[in-house]
Amino acid sequence: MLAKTTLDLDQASIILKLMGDKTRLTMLKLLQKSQYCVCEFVALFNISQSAISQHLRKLKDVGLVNENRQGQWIFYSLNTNHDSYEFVVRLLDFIPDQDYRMKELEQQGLRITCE
Amino acid sequence: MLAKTTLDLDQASIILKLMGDKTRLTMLKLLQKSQYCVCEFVALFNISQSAISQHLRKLKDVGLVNENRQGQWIFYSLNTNHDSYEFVVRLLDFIPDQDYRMKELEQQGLRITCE
DNA sequence: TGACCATATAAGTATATACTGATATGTTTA
DNA sequence: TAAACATATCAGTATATACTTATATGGTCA
Repeated sequence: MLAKTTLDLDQASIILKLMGDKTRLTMLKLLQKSQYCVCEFVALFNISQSAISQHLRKLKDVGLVNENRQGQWIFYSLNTNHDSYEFVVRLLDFIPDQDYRMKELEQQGLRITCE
Repeated sequence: MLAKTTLDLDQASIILKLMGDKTRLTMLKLLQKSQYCVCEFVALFNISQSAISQHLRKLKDVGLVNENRQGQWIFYSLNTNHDSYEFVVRLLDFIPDQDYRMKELEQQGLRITCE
């Protein structure tokens, strides 16, 4: 699988618009390191479960993330085969890791029941 | 001046949101190669002069572009000193050049009176 | 100065976006 | 099967966004 070195301007603008939202950008940055289930995102952000679900759907609709059901949980992960994957990752590399946020949750015992 | 290797997530999301619009993204891609005056953008895009002006103002408000008056024309250029400059350029490198669009205009004699 | 450019701003509008609460769907487990 | 949990979807709302037209501002040049 060859990495794409250029993207359609139209395609790029779709990706950039998606990433221009703080919640989704944080999600993607987290997903760069590991997969997460919906409930973990729900615990992390101060918005409703419904809102989280809708953000994830937008990411899924353009194919940036994959979903993978494991029992009652659905895990989301970056789709490394996406045409824009290289673009997204290069871009995420500019942003500081956000996993400390999840770690804080864990330490508070708020990491939810997943796993 | 050292290139920034990481950006605040907040700052990144502001830049990404700005770049998530096709018109602005095209403008920035063009500006990567050369400066342009407002009237050239007006000739290029199928939107009003007012709309062009408002897009440029958004780019200017976050400091991504500089303006430089030369007589009755105002030229816009990329601000290479911006904190996010490196980020923006890396990102633009994924997008194919758009100058063919301006060249088409020129060939049609529509390059306006600038210069 | 006044007419004529280039650009910016103001005001209004239609659509997109991010959110909420309520409810539906699907999975697990007693 | 019923209760409990995880997630998605629906419907509604408030705000943001991109655009338009009309007008203001500021520079140039006869």
